[in-house]
Amino acid sequence: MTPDVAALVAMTLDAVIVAVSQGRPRLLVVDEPGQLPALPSGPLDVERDATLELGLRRWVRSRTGLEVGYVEQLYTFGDRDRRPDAGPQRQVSVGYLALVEETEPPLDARWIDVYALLPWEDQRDAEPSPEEAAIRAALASWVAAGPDADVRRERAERVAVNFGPPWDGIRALERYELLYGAHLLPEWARDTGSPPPSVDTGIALRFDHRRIAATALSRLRGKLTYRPVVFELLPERFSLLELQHTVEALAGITLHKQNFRRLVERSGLVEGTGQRARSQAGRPAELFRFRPSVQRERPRPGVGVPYR
Amino acid sequence: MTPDVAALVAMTLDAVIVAVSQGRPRLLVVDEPGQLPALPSGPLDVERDATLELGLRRWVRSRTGLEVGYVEQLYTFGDRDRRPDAGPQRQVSVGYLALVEETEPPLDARWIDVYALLPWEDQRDAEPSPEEAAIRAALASWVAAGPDADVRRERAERVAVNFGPPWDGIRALERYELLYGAHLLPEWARDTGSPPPSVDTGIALRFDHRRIAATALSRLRGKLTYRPVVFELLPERFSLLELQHTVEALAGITLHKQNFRRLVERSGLVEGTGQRARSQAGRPAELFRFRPSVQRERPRPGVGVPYR
DNA sequence: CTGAATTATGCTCACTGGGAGCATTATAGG
DNA sequence: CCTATAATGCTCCCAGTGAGCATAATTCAG
Repeated sequence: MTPDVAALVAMTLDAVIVAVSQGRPRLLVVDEPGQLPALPSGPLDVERDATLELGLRRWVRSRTGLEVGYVEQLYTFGDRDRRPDAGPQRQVSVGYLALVEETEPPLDARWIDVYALLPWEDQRDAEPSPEEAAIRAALASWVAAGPDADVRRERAERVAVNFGPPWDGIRALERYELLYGAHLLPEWARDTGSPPPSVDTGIALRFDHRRIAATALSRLRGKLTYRPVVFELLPERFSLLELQHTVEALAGITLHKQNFRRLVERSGLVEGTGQRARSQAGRPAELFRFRPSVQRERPRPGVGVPYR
Repeated sequence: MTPDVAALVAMTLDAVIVAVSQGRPRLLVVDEPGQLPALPSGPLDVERDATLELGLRRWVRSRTGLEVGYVEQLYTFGDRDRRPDAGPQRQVSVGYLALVEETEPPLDARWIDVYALLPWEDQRDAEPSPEEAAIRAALASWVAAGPDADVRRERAERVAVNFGPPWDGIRALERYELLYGAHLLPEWARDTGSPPPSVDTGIALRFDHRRIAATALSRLRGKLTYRPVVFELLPERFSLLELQHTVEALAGITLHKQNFRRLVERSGLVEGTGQRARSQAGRPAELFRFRPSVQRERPRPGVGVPYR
């Protein structure tokens, strides 16, 4: 039972590099003529890279000039059909999540709105967007089109659990997979050679990269609640409203302003600097900074997002 | 920036197969003469296994006869030195967590107490065990032995955060890595050719398998709080005390009995069956069963473990 | 200079969920 | 019948959190 045999596979490291600006979460994609956008992706240098993460950092630096701060391994994708273009060799991708303060779009790459990829994940508006309404309608048809009562019940169940209420932001990946399984995504059509679906489900990426992006969003939303990762996306000093907008952008929901302030101040997550923000309209806000020692005081310091 | 190059690596699938019996969490290991125990590990069948998870299920079934229920990908380990025995080819392991009801130890394998591997992770006793006390003392020496004040402060910080109070069960992996970095584990000695440490830090496994086990424990403890995974480890019907003991075994802490009952009943996680447990001493307990529809009602149904 | 608009900040009130412990019930074994 | 043991029921208290009102400190239009 010991690994007398190991499979030889082709491995790449794919990065979901996330930033938040103007209240929108964004991720880095690269374009190639005549192709869908793709996540930045690079090889491991088997000789030089002592660890996978170092390999990721190395090629992200060399190809985009970005020095990423927070990096976390996401998931390893190795389905047989994930790269139908690539012949019989199994193509394995180790996906990583990286967080950066937004900078100029680096070489060859551009920032793209996460909710342009996954429009149904933005629940910040009271009313669902037209796209989301259409997707929900298409899901309802899919439920109704089940061949028998059992299948219909099971489909209804899955839609109810994943699309709420209550809305669970962390289920982003499951929602993506449900839409795939309901044949509502162009990726499904591409993978099976079927005609494309009629609903608009946002911008698709190449290969399974949109799925990787959904994985990243799920993970990031989860992490938010128990580790102080938001601060990786913010400048050293920020107002509480900037912090709140960043959290809201990632979580995809809106929060109560006064309560957010109370939560974040009383939890010891931040401390005031005495400085004031350059004021535009209204009372100028105090600038805060992250308070790292919170990690000594509270076991799981995060911004408790009330997914209801 | 697209993967024009992918690295060729040797990949295995390693499984942390967990069960709970007699109030102790256990995992499956395999022995080979003259070697430390190892996690069961097998290759991907590049042609037949459509997905990595199916590959794992296939070889676990064929080698151990176990049909695992819940399976979840844990992490991908690809450090250069993780398999110093294996030559220049990079050895990548995709670790999986699998949960089963405990059965007879299957072919060639045996169950081993998780806390025999990670003794400091069991915080159920009011008093720390002798091993744990020794480990804490060794950590204190390591802090004090830092070359300068900055290093000592940073070490003290890490020890304080990870070994509490407050105790955070989810930091099992970080604690393992801290002990490794403090040169208190035989794995470190083995990897660096140093003399073995003098403290007893529990049973080591081959390669980086104890680290993979620590990863599994961290993940499982986290999952417990927001997904109803405990029930994968229990029979169809169980008393609330059995449920509580299973949770406690995994979480490594004890819980207040009446409050646990209240939590688990009021949350809709279980429902009574009207049946009574075969009684030994004391009032016979009612048998409960998992109530799957809880997932439709509550976004993140789990057993909220109060790591303080 | 004044008032409206805008944003930050302070505070209260009600509710809920969880921590702790006391009380009662149902069984086995003598 | 009495005691030990475990299950179950219930209360009290407190911290956290959802909701909203009130006040402070600015900018900007007139």
